Amino acid sequence: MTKAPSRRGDALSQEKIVEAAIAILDKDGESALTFRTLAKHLATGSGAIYWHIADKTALLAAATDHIMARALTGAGATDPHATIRAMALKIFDTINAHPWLGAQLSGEPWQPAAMRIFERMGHQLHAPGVPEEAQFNAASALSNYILGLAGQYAAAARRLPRGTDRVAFLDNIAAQWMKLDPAAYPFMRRMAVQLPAHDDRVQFLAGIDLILIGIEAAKQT
Amino acid sequence: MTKAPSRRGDALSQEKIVEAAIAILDKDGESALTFRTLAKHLATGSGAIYWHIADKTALLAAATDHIMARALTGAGATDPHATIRAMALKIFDTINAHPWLGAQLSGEPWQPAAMRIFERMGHQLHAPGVPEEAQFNAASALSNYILGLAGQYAAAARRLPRGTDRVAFLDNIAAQWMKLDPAAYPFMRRMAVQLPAHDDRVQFLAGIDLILIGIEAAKQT
DNA sequence: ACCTGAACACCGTTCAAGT
DNA sequence: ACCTGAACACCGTTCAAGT
Repeated sequence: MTKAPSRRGDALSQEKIVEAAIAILDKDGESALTFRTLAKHLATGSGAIYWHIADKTALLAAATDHIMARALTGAGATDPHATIRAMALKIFDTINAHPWLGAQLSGEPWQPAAMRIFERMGHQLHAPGVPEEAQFNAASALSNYILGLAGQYAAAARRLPRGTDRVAFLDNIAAQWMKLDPAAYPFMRRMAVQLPAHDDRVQFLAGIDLILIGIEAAKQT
Repeated sequence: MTKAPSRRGDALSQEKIVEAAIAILDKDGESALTFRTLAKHLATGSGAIYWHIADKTALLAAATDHIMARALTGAGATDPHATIRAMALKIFDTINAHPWLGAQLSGEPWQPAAMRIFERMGHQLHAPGVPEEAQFNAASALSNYILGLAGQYAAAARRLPRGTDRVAFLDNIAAQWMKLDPAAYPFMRRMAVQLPAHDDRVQFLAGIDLILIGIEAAKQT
């Protein structure tokens, strides 16, 4: 937490390590982030990194938090539901820009980045009439849903070779769905038709809206 | 897909490898599953396993599918929503019994096990009045939510050392939440009071219900 | 206090060699 | 066709040694 001031501007620091890690992750994906390559990028020895950061888990958590903290600042609308929708979309876009974030968020829900999401969602749900338990449940539902999407996205990014055409990619998946056993997978075969034209972002938001509608309806009871 | 019939009952097979893998995963967790330990359990060489299964990813997927296929058979109630709730709880309980499933489901949503969940959810949503797009969105929302929970659970299992008392564990987390900065985390600090007494399973089902209510309400529009 | 880089203890995967 | 197990190419992490 405390930072010793360093004389030389080119000295190693948590900040610099995290930024280099993000650069590698963004460019070549999660599997490319190695203490050896990271050390090379920073022109230092691999052991030096351990003086500034505990281990790889901490490094990934710091990188995730570094980006999510920026993504979640501001973005406040007037009414709570609009704010929740705006935040959800912001998270979606951020994961889209940094696909490796998906695995981090869904796989380590107790790191600060995920906690921030939970807090912000819950904060918007804090209305006079709503019992605490309902708030807890609603915030959990929204977080689970968003973190679930994060996982899906991470998997998609892993699957999608860099630079592949998105439309071709979806066509490909739709074709695979069509090859499924009609008796066992009627629903997915029906949805395969819609898949290539569907918009992930819109569908994601539709899910948020379902939950928000549910929250609203539950209040009336 | 095709299996060559083997003479000797003690011969290696996909089935036997998968079952041994599940035994290791259940007993000692994901990090304990190694081709070396697996080979030792099966009294064979580590290379032999590759004759029956492509790689570790395929092994984990096969193990996940092996358990989820059993978990999802039957379990049909009369009306769709009751069936969805029953399925969701069944999935919850299965992940609870095999925590390593969580990481698999949330991290690899295109493996057969996750597709099965999506299919079954969608199948229940297939009602005359509902447009295809709404069905797609609803099934996605439910799947995302369930897979999101799976990730949370996997993380919890990783965090919870084997044999730790559950109540003490939740107390511990609540205490950590209370240590958060009151200005930045008011919601989580408020929820910390509820955390030790709260029931994961009930809360999970409450989220499913929010989505189901949302789906129902959206139909009326 | 901070950095170096060889060394350690692992991995998943391959493959020549066996039966 | 199936199995063996040494070997390969990696990892994250540690630590004596430097400055």
